[in-house]
Amino acid sequence: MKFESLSLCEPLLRGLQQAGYDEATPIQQKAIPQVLQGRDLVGCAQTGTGKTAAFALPTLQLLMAPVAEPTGASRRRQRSGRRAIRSLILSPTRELAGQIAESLATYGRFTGLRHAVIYGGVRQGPQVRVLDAGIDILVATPGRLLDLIGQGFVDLAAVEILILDEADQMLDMGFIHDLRKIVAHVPSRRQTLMFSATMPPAIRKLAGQWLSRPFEVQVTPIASTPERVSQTVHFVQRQDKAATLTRFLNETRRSKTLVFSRTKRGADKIARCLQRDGIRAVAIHGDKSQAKRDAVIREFGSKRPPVLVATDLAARGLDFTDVSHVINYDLPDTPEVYVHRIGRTARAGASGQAVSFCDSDERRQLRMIEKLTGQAVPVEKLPALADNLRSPAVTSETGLKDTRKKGAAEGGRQRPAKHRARHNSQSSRAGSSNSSTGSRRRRAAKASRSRPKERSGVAD
DNA sequence: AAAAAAC
Repeated sequence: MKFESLSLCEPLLRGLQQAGYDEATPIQQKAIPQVLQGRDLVGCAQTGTGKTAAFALPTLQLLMAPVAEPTGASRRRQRSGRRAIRSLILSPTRELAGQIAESLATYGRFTGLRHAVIYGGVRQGPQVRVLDAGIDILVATPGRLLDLIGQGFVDLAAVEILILDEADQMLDMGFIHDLRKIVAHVPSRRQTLMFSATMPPAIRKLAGQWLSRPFEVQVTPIASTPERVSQTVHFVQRQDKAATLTRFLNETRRSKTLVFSRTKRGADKIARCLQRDGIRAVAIHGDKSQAKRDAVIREFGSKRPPVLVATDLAARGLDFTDVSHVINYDLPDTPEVYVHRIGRTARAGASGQAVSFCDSDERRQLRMIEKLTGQAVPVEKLPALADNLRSPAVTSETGLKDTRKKGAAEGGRQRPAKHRARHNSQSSRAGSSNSSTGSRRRRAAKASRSRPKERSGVAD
């Protein structure tokens, strides 16, 4: 179905056309008419299927529509002589907020509507100036928004449409307190939209209090993964993960590669290991300055992108083009995160590979992932790490070709012997060795860091 | 227990 048949107005169609978009995805086909009718909505669809446009397009259109009878909002706008914020879009990360704002700029180019994006880590002055100039749509992360509300720079009293992107995360424990405070500033008579690829039942139930008679769009079973991601799991001992990663990267034909770490310290460490092994790599996580984060994201989008090692900061929503491999160096503790992580590849119809390292302490996480996605993750052994008596590598069930270069282990870069993998065919069984050096080093590193404590009053 | 998110 084409965008033309969704009764979108001419300026939006022009914006879409100029951006090269023509066909509406299933989530867009189903959500847009409902949003245009003013209904609350919960939209669940697989990663990379255009959820942002599914809320951005109808929101822009609703805000453009001339109002016959002046509403409170438009009266307020007339009286003050400037625009009021009529739609608020909340995002769990700064980078995703920025990306949503970019989409609004693209689709809304010919609408005459204005938007702004606000988040922490950058000077607030420029943000305040844009707010003062008057905007129709505000994209924000919770912390900075509350900060600016508190300082009296943001008035949400005219908000007509509230949108939670990555809604299940916004409603989860880390964000729910801030979210409640924010929603208290938004009129209760409003339209509320929630979008995510995952929506755990408990969270969905919680969401009910902010929704009235919501229309539910479920394009595919909740938490289903894109068919075009071929998934495999490698059983590996924890102490062999770094060597395994280096070898995998050296022996795999790949384009952009994203490696996920469970911790910030781990992300730094993995990036350092890769650099030491001669692989260009950069890390991104919440302890880096925003300037650094921006630079890293830019680099990853460049012609010669380094391997990006990230925390779950980059798990959701970010639309990197041409990611061929997502590697779960650590398995996430919540299975939903797995679905989002591997969704950074195989976007907009492309294909991709997701490779997960699973050590003996991560079997439970793997089981949870398989339960959530309703499919077993095929086990694959890395030939380079197994002894030479082992049978050849299993080809994934999707029939995708094994792209590893044969014999690359011998020809490729080798790390010093002490780092070399000690793997044999037994290594896929649960290992019992538990390295205490790792945790000791971690504690030492923690002690030497002298960062200010978490903000007060939110200790759990 | 960790990550994200304000100064």
